[in-house]
Amino acid sequence: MANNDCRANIIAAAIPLFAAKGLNGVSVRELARAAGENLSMISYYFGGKEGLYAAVLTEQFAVLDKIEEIERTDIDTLQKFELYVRATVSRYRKSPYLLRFYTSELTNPTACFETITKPAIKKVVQTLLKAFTEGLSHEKFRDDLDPADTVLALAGMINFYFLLEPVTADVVDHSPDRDEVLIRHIMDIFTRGVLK
Amino acid sequence: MANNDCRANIIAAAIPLFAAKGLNGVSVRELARAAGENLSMISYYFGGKEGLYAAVLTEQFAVLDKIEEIERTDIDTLQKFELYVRATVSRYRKSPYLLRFYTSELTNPTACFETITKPAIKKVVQTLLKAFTEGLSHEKFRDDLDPADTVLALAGMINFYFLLEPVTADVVDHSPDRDEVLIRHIMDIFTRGVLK
DNA sequence: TATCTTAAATCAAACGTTTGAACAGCATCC
DNA sequence: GGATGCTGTTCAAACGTTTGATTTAAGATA
Repeated sequence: MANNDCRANIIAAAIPLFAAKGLNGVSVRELARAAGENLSMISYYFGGKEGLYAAVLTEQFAVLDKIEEIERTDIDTLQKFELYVRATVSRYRKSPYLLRFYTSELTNPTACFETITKPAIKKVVQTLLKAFTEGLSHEKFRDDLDPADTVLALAGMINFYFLLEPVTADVVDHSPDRDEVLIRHIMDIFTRGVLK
Repeated sequence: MANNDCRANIIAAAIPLFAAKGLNGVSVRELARAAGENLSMISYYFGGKEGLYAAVLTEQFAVLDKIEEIERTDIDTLQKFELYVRATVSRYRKSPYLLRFYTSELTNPTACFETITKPAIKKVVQTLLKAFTEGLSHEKFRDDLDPADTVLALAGMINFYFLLEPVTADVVDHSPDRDEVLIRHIMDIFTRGVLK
């Protein structure tokens, strides 16, 4: 019953619920019950269920903005890609629901897709593209590779690993202890693929 | 009028609707209206909305069973992986909603996940794993690579390309004309990564 | 006759949203 | 200082609508 805990409580409770069941899979009553707050607080603070979903999505995707730092960092181009992979893994570890919102919006887009999801993902892709063309101009990378295909391949390797966790959990060890091995593994394949 | 058109009509209309909005995003009334069939037919033929969803999912994932052919084919191990990539692209071209069901079930699993989705995907992963260990025994592949990480990386490259289409459509040409280039590109990176 | 299809009606349950009353804290004013 | 109005917050209750499912009775098909 504390003062403005209410708003934060609702968001905190909504994150795992929306992540697991999607926007249409959760009812406002379920959200309110999980938050331990009154039903009408959702309309009061967020203007309704969709507003709450938008707030959750914005909060989740806020971390993606840090990708810009890669552009400003003065390191070897190839290391920028490693930095991206590392940042991606670390993001998924810190906010374990991010990938769910990410792919859920991609496959079953809501009203938030154009305004929140698409710009957030696009910024990541464009940052990677910029890094690749930089590597090209330094004549470090093969010039017969399509830039977009290449960076999407890298992004696919790391993201798909986490996306398939529900299926591969009993075949692959997904514990954070193995993250370093995974990162080196992916960077190994990628490096051999793009270097001259 | 015609005999079993009704059942087929309902399934055909349900595929794009379920794919776009998910199980909870569509109502039985919307499904019946889109199929041009009576509301009661959904309960009659499928026992309800979830039964229809299960039928749609089963039909969509039926194509994935063809992956087994890769094991029986007597070709070079590396070509088996190319066959997989080709088959994946061709599948997504022929049934453009498959990937949606695929990832929607991964991120927002329904009751069908354990019974339908998980076994279907698992079979693909295990087939790829078998092909990799085969390549290992022939001493064609590097033996310092983790088999699971490697095949997941390949699957990630090709699947993520299609998954991100809604975001990258204005940056990347996703037309089937470019499929051959994409396949060669991914196989190029993969080959350099795994060969001794 | 037996199977299939239709339209309409009905059901309880759940849906998202709104309401009006209550309550706190905090200025303001006589 | 005590009454007053104001603002932001919380609440239980109810709003009207839609949900998925079922049933009915009539018609079509083969």
